[in-house]
Amino acid sequence: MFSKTCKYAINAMIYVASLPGGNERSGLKDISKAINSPEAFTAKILQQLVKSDLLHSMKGPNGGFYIHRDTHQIFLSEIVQAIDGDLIFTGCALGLEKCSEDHPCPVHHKFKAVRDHLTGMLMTTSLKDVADSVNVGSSFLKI
Amino acid sequence: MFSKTCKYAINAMIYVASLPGGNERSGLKDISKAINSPEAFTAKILQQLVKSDLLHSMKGPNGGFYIHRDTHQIFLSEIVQAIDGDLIFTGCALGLEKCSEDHPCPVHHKFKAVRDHLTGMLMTTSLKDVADSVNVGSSFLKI
DNA sequence: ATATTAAAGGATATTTTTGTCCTTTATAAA
DNA sequence: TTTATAAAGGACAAAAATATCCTTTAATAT
Ligand code: FES
Ligand code: FES
Repeated sequence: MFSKTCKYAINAMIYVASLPGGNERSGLKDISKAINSPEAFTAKILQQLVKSDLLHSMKGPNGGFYIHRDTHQIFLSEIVQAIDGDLIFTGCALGLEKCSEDHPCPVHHKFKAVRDHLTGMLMTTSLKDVADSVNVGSSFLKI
Repeated sequence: MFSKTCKYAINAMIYVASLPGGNERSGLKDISKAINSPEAFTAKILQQLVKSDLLHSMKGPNGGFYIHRDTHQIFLSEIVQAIDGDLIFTGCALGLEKCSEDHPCPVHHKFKAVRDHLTGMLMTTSLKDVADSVNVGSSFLKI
């Protein structure tokens, strides 16, 4: 469904969003430990997220990553889009070059419903929603 | 969503199912031309489908691939399962080792709904359904 | 029987994804 | 100002997915 990179990205964003105190920073080591991901690879992903402006960073002692925007207004769809692009939102299930009503693949209509369901879910689920569930202990970021 | 291999597999199965006359055989070349896939790679995929008993084959002149079972009773889910396994039906969206209610990831509940939607769609859409739409010209297998 | 056809199978190549390592740059504390 | 810290960046490595090539096997037609 999502690339492994994208899964790490979502988990990392949720972890940072779940930290107490709005603009607390957390470092690469903390993050990759918290989400159980390879450190060096996670570093690359966090860089991508910073470039996409979903995450911000600070170098030096007490540096780390933090979220600038209100997590209530950051949706999972933005993270997925930043990492995996929008093929998941618009691509053809069977690999046709372009998904369209005019030239649909055999599963287009049924698949579109599912894809739109997924898109809707991602576009309406905020980082705050999911981070809260981690904070109250009703959901988990690893194992 | 599906691996490229799986997309080719679904397309190939649809193409064979769409041939007139129940047990008509069609060869590798026809199939890969019809679905616009690399021939040698498609051969491997067809082999997998034969091993999975979704497709049957005959060597020699006038040989080729054909479907034994009633296409009305073959569902897309079987093809996806045969090629991509069942991670798509049961795997965790965020990569937790195991998707479960007891130890859910932060998107578990919302994702489960989407995943079940997809699963339901695949389990209720038969090869006949989609092959018919190709035959009446209302859907397409390539470009 | 022999030749031809077409799938099966094995080995290998290419590309993409995932992952690591090491150096450089920016920031802050001492 | 020096040192420590932590992210950024570049080069490289490993693994997995995708793709090709060539030989072998089975079936048919001549
Ligand atoms: S054309 Fe295939 S999903 Fe729309
Ligand atoms: S635990 Fe992640 S989808 Fe169920």
